Amino acid sequence: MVAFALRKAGMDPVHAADARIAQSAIAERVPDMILLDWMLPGMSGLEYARRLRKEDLTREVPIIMLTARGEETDRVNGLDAGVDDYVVKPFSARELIARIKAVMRRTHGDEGDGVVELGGLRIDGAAHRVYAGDQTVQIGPTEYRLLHFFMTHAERVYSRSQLLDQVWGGSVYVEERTVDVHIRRLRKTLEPYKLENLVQTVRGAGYRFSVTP
Amino acid sequence: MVAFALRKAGMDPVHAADARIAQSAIAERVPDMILLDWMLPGMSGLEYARRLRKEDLTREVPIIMLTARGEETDRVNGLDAGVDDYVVKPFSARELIARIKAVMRRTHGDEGDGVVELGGLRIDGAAHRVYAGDQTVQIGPTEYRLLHFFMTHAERVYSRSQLLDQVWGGSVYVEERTVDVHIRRLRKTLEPYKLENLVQTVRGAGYRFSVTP
DNA sequence: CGCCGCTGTCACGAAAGCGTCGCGCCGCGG
DNA sequence: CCGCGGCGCGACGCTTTCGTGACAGCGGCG
Repeated sequence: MVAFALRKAGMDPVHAADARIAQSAIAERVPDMILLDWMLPGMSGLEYARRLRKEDLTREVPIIMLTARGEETDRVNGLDAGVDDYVVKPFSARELIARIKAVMRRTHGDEGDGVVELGGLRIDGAAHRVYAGDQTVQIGPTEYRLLHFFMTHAERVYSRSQLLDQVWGGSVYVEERTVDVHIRRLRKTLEPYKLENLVQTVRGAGYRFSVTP
Repeated sequence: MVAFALRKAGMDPVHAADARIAQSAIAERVPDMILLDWMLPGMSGLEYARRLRKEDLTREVPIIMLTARGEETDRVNGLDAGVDDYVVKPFSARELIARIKAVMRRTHGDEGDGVVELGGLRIDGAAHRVYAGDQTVQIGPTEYRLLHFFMTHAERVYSRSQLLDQVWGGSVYVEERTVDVHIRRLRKTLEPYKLENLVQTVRGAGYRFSVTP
């Protein structure tokens, strides 16, 4: 019924009966967003959401969960798991579509593929790899995302809040100072290549990636 | 109860019992965001949200609505009215605060961007950077704001109290003479570039940023 | 089950700004 | 020429902000 409504709204839904089927469908083509029922055969929808957030392929894909009444109290857990929004059953087709559009609007930013080169640093989005000159840089997942965001948005200050929104995702709640730590870790990984001053702190404002010191 | 929770989270809530009281409170000081109950005495919260969206003063202020269960079906109307998010009662303080922060992060984006160039000085709001010719100028946060204000309001005298209002913000009380000190500091940072006479003293009136000495 | 990489949070210390004070100079009116 | 208010400026505590090491939790993997 939901699929029918979405199709009527000009979307192209793919239906999966359980997590396993969903996985193979995603492997075939990564969707623009995922509509996930709270209750799944075999595992909880929340658990599956966490798994989707962990895998590189689906990390950026927004998730809307369908919950029945009385399950809302667990919502915080869902927000922690990186779920972008909720729709509570029973819902109208109109409401669902409005929510989907809102989430798409919010998250449909930039692509992770492509190659960016800047300041002696090269990042290959498709290969998920970073090069300093001709040697590859060993880097963790979060630092990678942070660096990638910085390199695609260079010469511009971002507050800790904005970085949390852009790099961590809009619906995960961590301390702002956590950004500092990852900045530090990013600088540390760039240090062997003498590139740590690409990441600059702007006192009272946030951080900036810039070629000029 | 909500106000208490917010205050504990370091926020500064102002409570209003109905739309009329809210209006006068807003007239006094425009809030950073508005938490709006679905049901209001006299008019629906939704209706009031629409009104807030229509007035210039509150158009940019994000709104979060508090709804009870069973009202979710009308949610679509809320999204249409320009409401930024919903919190469904009952909610935990943590959830509410998380939502507020998320909305603030999302909407509190742009301000003071753009590039201004004047008198051999260039200020890049996005990068939060100041250039004198082609070299970058090292500058502190307050001096930056002061300079930014001056460059966007050049050739005009501002009294100390006006500068305090515009640069420091209307809700902090500091000595007027403090302005002198920051003017001095601003001049000092411009001195190496021989640009210190852009900031001029108007005896008995205040200060002025001007290209002509 | 233990090891390991990664993450988020905390606590501590250093550094940078910030606001205030006080002194002295300067311009202006008497 | 003198007095006085206005302003420049160096100095000094105090607060805020940031860097950084440490640590516990959590999965993943052997």
